[in-house]
Amino acid sequence: MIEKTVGIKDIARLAGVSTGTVDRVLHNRGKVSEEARQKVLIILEKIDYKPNFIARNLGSNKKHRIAALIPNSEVDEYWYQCQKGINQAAIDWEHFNVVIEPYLFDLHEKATFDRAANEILKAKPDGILIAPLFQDKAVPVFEMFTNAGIPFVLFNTEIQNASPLSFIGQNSFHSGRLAAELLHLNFSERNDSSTFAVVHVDEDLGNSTHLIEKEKGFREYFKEINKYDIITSSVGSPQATDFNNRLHALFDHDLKGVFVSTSKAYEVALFMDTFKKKRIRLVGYDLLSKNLFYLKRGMIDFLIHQNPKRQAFQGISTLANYLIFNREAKEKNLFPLEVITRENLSSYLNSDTF
Amino acid sequence: MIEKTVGIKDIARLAGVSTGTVDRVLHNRGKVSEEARQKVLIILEKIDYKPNFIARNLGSNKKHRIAALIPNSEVDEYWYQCQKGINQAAIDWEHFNVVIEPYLFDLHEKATFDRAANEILKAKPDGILIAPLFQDKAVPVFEMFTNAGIPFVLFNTEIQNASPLSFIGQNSFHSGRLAAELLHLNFSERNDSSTFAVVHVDEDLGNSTHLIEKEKGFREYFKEINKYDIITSSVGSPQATDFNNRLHALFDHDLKGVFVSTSKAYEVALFMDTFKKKRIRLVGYDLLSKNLFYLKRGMIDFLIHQNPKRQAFQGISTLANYLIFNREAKEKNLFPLEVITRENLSSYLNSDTF
DNA sequence: TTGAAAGCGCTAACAT
DNA sequence: ATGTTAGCGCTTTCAA
Repeated sequence: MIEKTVGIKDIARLAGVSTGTVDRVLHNRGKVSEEARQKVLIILEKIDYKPNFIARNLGSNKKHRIAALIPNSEVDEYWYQCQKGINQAAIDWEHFNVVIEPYLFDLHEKATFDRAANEILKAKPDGILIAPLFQDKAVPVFEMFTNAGIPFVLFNTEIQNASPLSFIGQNSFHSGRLAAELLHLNFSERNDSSTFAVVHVDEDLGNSTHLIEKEKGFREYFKEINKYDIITSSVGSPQATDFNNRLHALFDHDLKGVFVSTSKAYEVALFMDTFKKKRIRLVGYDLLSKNLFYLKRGMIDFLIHQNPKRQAFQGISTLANYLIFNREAKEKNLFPLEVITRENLSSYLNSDTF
Repeated sequence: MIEKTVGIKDIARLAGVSTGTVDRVLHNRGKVSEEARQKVLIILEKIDYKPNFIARNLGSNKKHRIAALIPNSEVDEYWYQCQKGINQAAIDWEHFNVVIEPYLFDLHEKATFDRAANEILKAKPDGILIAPLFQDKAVPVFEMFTNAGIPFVLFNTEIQNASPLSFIGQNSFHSGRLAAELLHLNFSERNDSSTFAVVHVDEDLGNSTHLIEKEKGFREYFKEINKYDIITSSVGSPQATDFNNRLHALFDHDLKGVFVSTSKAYEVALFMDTFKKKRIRLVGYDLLSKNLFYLKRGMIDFLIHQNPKRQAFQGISTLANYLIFNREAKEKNLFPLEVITRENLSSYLNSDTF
C-alpha cells in the first residue's frame, strides 16, 4: 500500500554515482564517462523511474517562452476568439513559468507574416504556435524553424509536408460532407431533382487546399446520392464591384441550397435579403455575430463551428505539455465537427469548456 | 523587463517576521499573535503576492485524494465512457500527487449508492465527484459530505438545492428544445398538422427532474409553433412484457417523429424495425454502439451527445484545480448540446479533446 | 569527469 | 507565539 516513489537519489545510490551524474545521463548533457553512464543506464533499466516534472519545473528556474504567430485579432472576430483561447492558456500555464509572446500579422498582407516569423526566429522561443494562413509563405518559414530546432504546432489550416509537432484543426473533407448532409436533410423525401451550390467567398483558392477539400467532400456526398446537380462559384471579395453580379448569376439557377465554404455565409444571406431572393437552405462556418444574426432569423440554417478558441488553447497546451511534461503530441489532433442550430447556439456561447 | 517574483521570504523580510509566521497567516493555521498577523497582512495588502502553487505542491508532500462515486461501468457503455474520462484525469494529475479512488454503485440498486457514499465518508477524501442518479438518495448524502466539510462536484444529473462546488452537465430544458427543433427540421415547409411524441424509456420519472425538464423544453418549442400535437409516453423497461404493447399503442397515432428522452433510442428503433413501422424521425441521446448502429442506417436521425467522458474529466479537474490551485469553480459548468449526425459522427469518435 | 552543495518557493516539524 | 531548519525532487554551479 505504501508507494515508495523512486527518485534521482535512489538511482544515484544504486548506481554508485552522484545525483549530478544521474541528472547528466538523464538529460544527455554529456561530460559523463561511458562507464558511469552504463552504471546509471543499468539501474534505469531495472527500475521504473518516473521523473517528477513538478520538481523539475521548480528546480530549473526556467522560463518557457512560447511564441504565437497569429493574425491580428482587432479586425476579425474569428481571430479574436483564437486570441481568447491563447489568453486562457496563458493563465492556465503561468504557474509553470510559461510565458506567451504574441507575434501578430495582418490577414491581408502576406509580407507581415514573413516579418513576424523572422522576429520570432530572432527571439528564439522554446516553442511556436502558428496559424499558417498563407500556404506559400508558410512552407519556408517552417523550414526556418525546423533548422533552428524550435518545435512548432500548427492550427486552423492544415499544410501538407510540414511536419509540425502537431496539427490541430478539423478534417476539411469530412466537413464538406457534413455541410452537404445538412443541406440535404430537408430534401431527403423529395423526388424532384435539384441544384445545390458551393460558394467560395473572398479566398485565394489556389492557396487554400482546405477549401478545395471541403468542396471535394461536399461533392462526394451528393455523388453517392446521384440525384442532384452541384455547381461551384468563386464570388471573390464582397468589396469588389462584381460581387453581387456574380451572386446574381449564381442565383439564376434554381438553387435549393448553398454551402459557403468560409465564415462569410452572412454575405450571401445579406445578398438574399437585399434582393428578396426566395429563402433557400444555407450552411456556413463559424459563430461570427453576423452569422448568428442570420442564424437566429432562420436565414442561415446551420453553422459548422471550427472552435478557434479551443484550437488555440489546445495549441498552447500541446506545446506546454511537450516542453514541461515531455508529453509527445498527437500528429493530428482533429476536432469534432460541431453543428450549430438556433436551439443549441446559446449552449455553445455560454459554455467555456476547452 | 526583469520580473522579480515576490515570494514568502520577501514578505517575511518586509514584515519583519519569519517565513514560518507568514506561512501561518497565509493558511490561517493560528498560533500567530494579532500583532504579527497585522504586520503580515499589511505587507500582503501592498504587495501583489501570488503564491507559487507548484512549490507549494512540492513542499507539502501531500496526497490529494479524490473519491469518485459513480455507477459501475462494466454493465453500461455510457458509464464506461465516464470511467475513461476519470482515468484520463488521473493520468493528467498524477504529477500533482492526486489519486482517484473510485467507489462504484449499481445503477439498478439504490442501496449500493448509499453504501458507497458511507464508505467514502469513512475514507475522508479531500474531494468527491458524484453522479447523483437517485435524487432521493442523493440529498441526504450531500448533507453528510457537507457536514464533513468535504467539497463535492456533481455531474450528469442536476439536483436542486444541493450546493456543490460545481455542477457539470447540460441544460435539460434547452436540450429538449433542441430535440424538438431536430425533429421539426424536416417538416418546416409542410402545412399538414402532425403528431410528435416524447418517449421516456426505463426511467423513474418522479425521480428524474431532468427528464421532465427535457420534456418541458420539447413541448415549449412546439407550443411556439402551435401547429402540432405532442403526446407523451412512458414505456417502462424494455425487459417488461408490456414494453412492446405500450409502443404499439403509441404508434397507433400517426406519428411524424419521436424523441426519446434517454439514451435508449435504439430500443424504439429496434421496435420500429421489428414491426416494420413506417420510417419516421427519431432523436435520442448518446453515442452508444446500439444507437450508432441505427444512426448509421438512418433509422435514428440525430443523437444529442452528453459527452460523459468530458464531463467526468472536467469533474476531476475542477476538484483538483480547487484543491491544488485554489481555483474557485463555476457554480454551473454547462456543456454545449452537441448534435451528432451520420456525417460528423466519426469526427467525434476520433477526436480526443477534453 | 565527478561529487558536493546550494538553490527553486514553500511546508512543517521542532525547538525556543 | 515565533524563528529555525530540514525537507520536497530535481537542477545547476562550482571545486576538485
